[in-house]
Amino acid sequence: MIWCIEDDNNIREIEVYTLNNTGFTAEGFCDGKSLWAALEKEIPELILLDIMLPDDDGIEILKRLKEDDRTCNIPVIMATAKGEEYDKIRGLDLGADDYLAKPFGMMEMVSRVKAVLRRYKPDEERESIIRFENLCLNIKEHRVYIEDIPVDFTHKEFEILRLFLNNRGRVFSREKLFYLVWGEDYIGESRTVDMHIKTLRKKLGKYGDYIKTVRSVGYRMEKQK
Amino acid sequence: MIWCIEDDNNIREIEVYTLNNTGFTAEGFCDGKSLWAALEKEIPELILLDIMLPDDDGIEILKRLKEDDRTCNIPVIMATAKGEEYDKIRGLDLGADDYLAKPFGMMEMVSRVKAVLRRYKPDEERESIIRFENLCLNIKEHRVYIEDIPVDFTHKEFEILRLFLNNRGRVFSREKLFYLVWGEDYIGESRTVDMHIKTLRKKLGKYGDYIKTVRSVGYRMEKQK
DNA sequence: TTCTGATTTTACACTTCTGTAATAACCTGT
DNA sequence: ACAGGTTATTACAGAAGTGTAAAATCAGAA
Repeated sequence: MIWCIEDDNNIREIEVYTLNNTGFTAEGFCDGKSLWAALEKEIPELILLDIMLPDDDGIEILKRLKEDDRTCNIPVIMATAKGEEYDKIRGLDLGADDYLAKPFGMMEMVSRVKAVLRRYKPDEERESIIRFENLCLNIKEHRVYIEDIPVDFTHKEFEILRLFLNNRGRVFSREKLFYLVWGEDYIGESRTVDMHIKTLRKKLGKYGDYIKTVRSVGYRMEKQK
Repeated sequence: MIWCIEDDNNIREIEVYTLNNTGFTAEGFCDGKSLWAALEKEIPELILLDIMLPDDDGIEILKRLKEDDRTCNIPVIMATAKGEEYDKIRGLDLGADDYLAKPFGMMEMVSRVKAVLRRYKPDEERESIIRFENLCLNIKEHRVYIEDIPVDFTHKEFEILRLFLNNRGRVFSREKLFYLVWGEDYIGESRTVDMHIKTLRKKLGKYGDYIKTVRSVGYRMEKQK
């Protein structure tokens, strides 16, 4: 989620529109007040912040963002109104992650956003979360979030789920599944898999229904409903 | 407390006046002599230092400040009299934290002061103290405060806690943890890590409960309750 | 050196997870 | 509806993993 703080309606709308059409989710705010209100509920991934704003100006907003532990890690791109201000603002070094001098093209904006996000989120972190709708398997935390609520999974459950999520739509025979989760040299009953599937389905709640039984073949996790 | 060293009475007074009206506490000194006298008793947060002064000139003062352990960490903003001097002074790189070319507006002065303080404090204070609710790990003091009460931690305990606090929510396998804290490879059967986790949990009191065991994986410190 | 406190190891109790078997429920084609 | 095959569910014993006390060892200060 990317937030654009910009008082000019035209500019803000085109920013939001462009971002929403480039694979991001964006939302616009016209002033500091609405930004602070929204921050109570959600923390965006990145903020695109105009310097000239009606109430707090952008610099004050940036300052406040950087002061609060909850918000100080949100990357910020500052947009300056005039070319002249550019160097001055940069010189101040208020902790913005990048700067855009107006007027800027939308493609430039997008590539700056991408660059900042790339810098911010190390690959390993992005790759360590597997998502499926609102089901998140966080490998670093070794934890599953179901509708944002953390749920503890045992190691085996976790591994089976990981296998399913990494191979959505694919059927796994009990043998194959055993081989992949338990390891090549493990010998056990194929009924054991049924057992784990059962607990997995239970813990997954509504997402449990996505694990389908493929009669006389094995199990599959559906790609979609 | 910000100190302004400036021989011109008008300028000095307006600087002090402005700072006192922008949320700072400021005091003025007209020469090096009075500065050194005052430094005997107090260390300011920041010094705004004019280059042209009657006795010692600003450059000499800056050098002396940087030589003494007691004063070398005070951030200094240099004010240059003439535009031409600006680059020259910067080029010398005597360790000033920022530069102001006269004539400068008071608003510019204030934002430079703020910027320098912000840049300074994070490094020195914010980053040397890791907080988690009312649990503070003070790296400089190598000490932990639990609900503001200092508690002695052994080195290993301290390092494990630091690792956890710097990576909240993340699971560490015993191997990884051992490698990161001990710097050696972990020997499989050893209960050493468990042992330290036990004492850590105990010493942390109620915060000990945030250290969760992730069965067959390792340990994790929860992000929240 | 001796002493002290930190660290590691050991051994075992304890907890939690997992595999299995037995049984119930289910599906599918006749 | 029934038979035959497949899957779901349950309960529990055993395995695996963890917590803890106490003893042994180590390292640095006096």
